[in-house]
Amino acid sequence: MTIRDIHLRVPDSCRPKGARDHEKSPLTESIEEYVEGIWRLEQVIPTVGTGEIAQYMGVAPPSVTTMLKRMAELGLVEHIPYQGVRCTEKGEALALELLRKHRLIERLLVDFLELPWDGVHDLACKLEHYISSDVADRIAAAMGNPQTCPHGNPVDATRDDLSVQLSALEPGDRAWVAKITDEREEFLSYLYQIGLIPGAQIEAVGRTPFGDVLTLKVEGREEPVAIGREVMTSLWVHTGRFDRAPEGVVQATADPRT
Amino acid sequence: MTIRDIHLRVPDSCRPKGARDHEKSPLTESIEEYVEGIWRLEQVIPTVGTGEIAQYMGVAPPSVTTMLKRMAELGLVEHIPYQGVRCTEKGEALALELLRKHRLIERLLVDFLELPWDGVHDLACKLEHYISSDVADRIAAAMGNPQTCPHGNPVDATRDDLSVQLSALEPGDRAWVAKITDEREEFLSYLYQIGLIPGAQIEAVGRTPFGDVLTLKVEGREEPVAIGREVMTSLWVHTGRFDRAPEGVVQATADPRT
DNA sequence: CAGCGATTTTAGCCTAACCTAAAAACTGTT
DNA sequence: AACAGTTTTTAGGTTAGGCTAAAATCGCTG
Ligand SMILES: [Mn+2]
Ligand SMILES: [Mn+2]
Ligand SMILES: [Mn+2]
Ligand SMILES: [Mn+2]
Repeated sequence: MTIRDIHLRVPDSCRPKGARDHEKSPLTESIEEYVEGIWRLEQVIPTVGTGEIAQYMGVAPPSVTTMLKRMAELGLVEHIPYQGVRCTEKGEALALELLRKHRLIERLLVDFLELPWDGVHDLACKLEHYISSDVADRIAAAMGNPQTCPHGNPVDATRDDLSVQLSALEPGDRAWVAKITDEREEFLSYLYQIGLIPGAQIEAVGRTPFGDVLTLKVEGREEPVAIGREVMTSLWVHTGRFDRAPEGVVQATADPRT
Repeated sequence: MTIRDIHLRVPDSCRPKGARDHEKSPLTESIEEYVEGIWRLEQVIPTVGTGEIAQYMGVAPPSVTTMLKRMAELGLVEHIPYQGVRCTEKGEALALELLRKHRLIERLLVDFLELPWDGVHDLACKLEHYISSDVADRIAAAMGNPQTCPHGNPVDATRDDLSVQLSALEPGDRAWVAKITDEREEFLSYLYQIGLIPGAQIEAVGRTPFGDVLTLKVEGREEPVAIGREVMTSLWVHTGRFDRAPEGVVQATADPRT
């Protein structure tokens, strides 16, 4: 009875990085995070450059340049030096799959494990790199095929979405909260506190001259709240002025945790 | 409306390793895996040396030496060069917490997400490093505070356990499967196939002269199965000869997934 | 108690990521 | 068209965690 008979060994998938013989997947967590970030940036700015990526990733610009080279070699992005970068089809597919995993994980964490609505984004951002698509499918099935994350963002990021930014509202408009695109914990905490969660019914009651402050009534709350630019651009709503609720939209509930 | 207003940024906890300014937790996945491995080895062999760890981790011995130095500095192990290594209290506490997370995650994966019983070990081994103790607590609560992983190993590894190796059985003994300590996928697949899962009732019916092959009847199966040394040492059972079932033991079910 | 095989450590190297400082390239203005 | 400011890239360095080859130590046997 020697140690060999015990078959006590770490799984290959958990052997330390750098072990020469098990480099099956060349896609590291870092690379995935870059691809996801680049794709997200593409959705909001016309051309994505080294600088924006550096800011997004919280690293110095030279680190981005190096990484872009690696990613271009892997066929995830096209990079024209000094010009900018764009996801290839392959890169986009990876980004979309990561987004899907991220949002499904958030559902599991909030709805099943009852972790706080405003605190799951960071954990999901980590775990999204370590589950297979099959596991994501199982989460989707177990949670009843949710269409959005707990903050309203779509599991399938290619789906059209007719929501508009809160800043589009005029006094008198009624709408309901569709999604929140800034998922920083402190930001979400604040929104939770004032009741601005997906599904909440709101009514714009007033607006300052240059549109910098919007006053809202939130369903079930007495006091109207004053909304600044920051919330106005990160919070998206559905309003009868433009459309009917698209299918799959989160229905109004007092608490998204239930 | 510049990019700064979007607040699109990767969470600090997901920034790439190596970014100079966010080294809060010096405990890497690698270090955790080593600590866990060393503790596990301590349970089955008298003294743990560089060689055993190298085998367990699937790396070369010099890599272990380097790592042991780092771990000793962190106060996780005591290392006497050329002699061997032992977990400190701090190291043991970390190992036990990792084991707890691992086994709770397996429960979630098998019982809630319905992933295959024999395929979750590797994934749990990865995820165990990325969830906090609070999240582990939430999993425990959501799953009804399970006492063991789906393979029968205790969530609280300090708990005494009166099970014995299958090799202790004599012809005529009846027992039930308590736990399986070798969690390699192929090994578990085989056991699942022949019905040797935690809770299964068995009866030893015969034994070859030197004890190398044990013949068993498994509840609900017609054909007896022949068991070799490998299974005999990795499969532990409870038998009326020694004790009553300790509290918290998995009760017999036909399928541990249900 | 000397010698030899096995184990462990040291020495020196590699890769993925990061960093800072300096050079190069782009862009908009005179 | 030249220059200045900004952005990006190159150059050179660090760290964690691997690796191989060589040196050191251990433990056993003659
Ligand atoms: Mn992520
Ligand atoms: Mn979300
Ligand atoms: Mn692990
Ligand atoms: Mn298990």
